[in-house]
Amino acid sequence: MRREPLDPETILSATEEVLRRHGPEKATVLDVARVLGVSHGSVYRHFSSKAALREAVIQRWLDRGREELAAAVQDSGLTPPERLNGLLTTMFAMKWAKAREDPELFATFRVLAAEHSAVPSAHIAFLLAQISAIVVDGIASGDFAAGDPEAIALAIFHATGRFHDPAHAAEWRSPQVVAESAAVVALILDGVRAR
Amino acid sequence: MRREPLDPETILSATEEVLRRHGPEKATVLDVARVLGVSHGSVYRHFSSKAALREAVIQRWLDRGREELAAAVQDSGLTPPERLNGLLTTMFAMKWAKAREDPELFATFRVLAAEHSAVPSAHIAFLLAQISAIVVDGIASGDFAAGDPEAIALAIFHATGRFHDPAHAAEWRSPQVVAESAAVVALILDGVRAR
DNA sequence: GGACTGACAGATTGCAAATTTTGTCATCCA
DNA sequence: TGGATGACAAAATTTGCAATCTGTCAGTCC
Repeated sequence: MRREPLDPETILSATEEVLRRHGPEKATVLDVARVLGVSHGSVYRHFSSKAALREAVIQRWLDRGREELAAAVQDSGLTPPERLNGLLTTMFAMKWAKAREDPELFATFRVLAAEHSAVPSAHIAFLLAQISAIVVDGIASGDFAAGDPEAIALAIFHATGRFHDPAHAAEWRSPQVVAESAAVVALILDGVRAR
Repeated sequence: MRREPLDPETILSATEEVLRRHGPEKATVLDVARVLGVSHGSVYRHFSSKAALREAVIQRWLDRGREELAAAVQDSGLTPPERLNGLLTTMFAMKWAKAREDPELFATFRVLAAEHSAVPSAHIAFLLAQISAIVVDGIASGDFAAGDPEAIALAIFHATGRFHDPAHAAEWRSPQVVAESAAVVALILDGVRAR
């Protein structure tokens, strides 16, 4: 059926397509094999289980999102408070856009998050590191009050959960969420600021 | 089977018992009628539907919780920041205790919250009013920065969602949740404080 | 006459059999 | 000889029917 040898990237793309079409509940590795024109046994040569395949797809999907975020929030001579505001705001906006525009892959992400898979955990670690870096800069510049940057970043992450935690995705449909997130971010910015 | 006339309170207590024993998924109005020793038709004389019955039970359960909260957080010459800290902390502790010690009724509450029933909404309004009242006092005393008390209370409520929103109940089992909530409350207190 | 009953229709849920899917592996073949 | 295949057992899901439950109401009983 197919000429070139089967490689993991090709399988991931096919799986992404199947997940997007059928969603995490209905997608099967038989569907993936069908799209690729191979037997399902061949898929298992490259991925040890359906769960591993699903995780790899979401891993790649999140990686692309990180690049987007990094591009959107690059250092442009702004102060740490401005950068923190920008990071949080774009982080939320990107999550909301993914949930709206790519609902099935987002639902798959949500399943992994609910199962405490390592993939969403690593993604959270990345986001925490982004926040942490700005907090470090802010403390160094005197814009933020002194304290443990990791702990402060975690508190910021928890306080904004409603706007980035996939468990709250249903609430993101409300038009008020923009104003609500702005209010919480403002509250936090005043909280971290030096006095 | 029973002598005294059937009244709503008796039905509510029986329903509470049934919900506690079987949980929101398995409890039936036939079970309630069985406990009361009446036919299920009699239950429908006092409550128009199973949903109404469930809501009334949770309404009463939440009302008792409010009294507890009011008792625990009464004005004792503390400053507004101290009172806000106390309100939030005991509010979380009470939620966590309910989830732990009364899991089936808490699960029922969670179902109503997920369905956007008016009962949990009213409960949220009550909590917001409690926060709001302290914010008003804090602004008046000069402890908190000026602003719209309602909006500030809402932002505080949203920022602490992880510690009181029933959707996060699973995370309350972690022993870290105490420290995490303290960190977020500290962040918020610094956020509302006048500078 | 007002509170209660129980038969009833329609909706929902539970359950067991049938089907599909997952993951393995002996075998094939280019 | 390395990658692909498809038959297979075990696990998970779907299906379709039976049993249960919800909500109504005509009738019964103090």
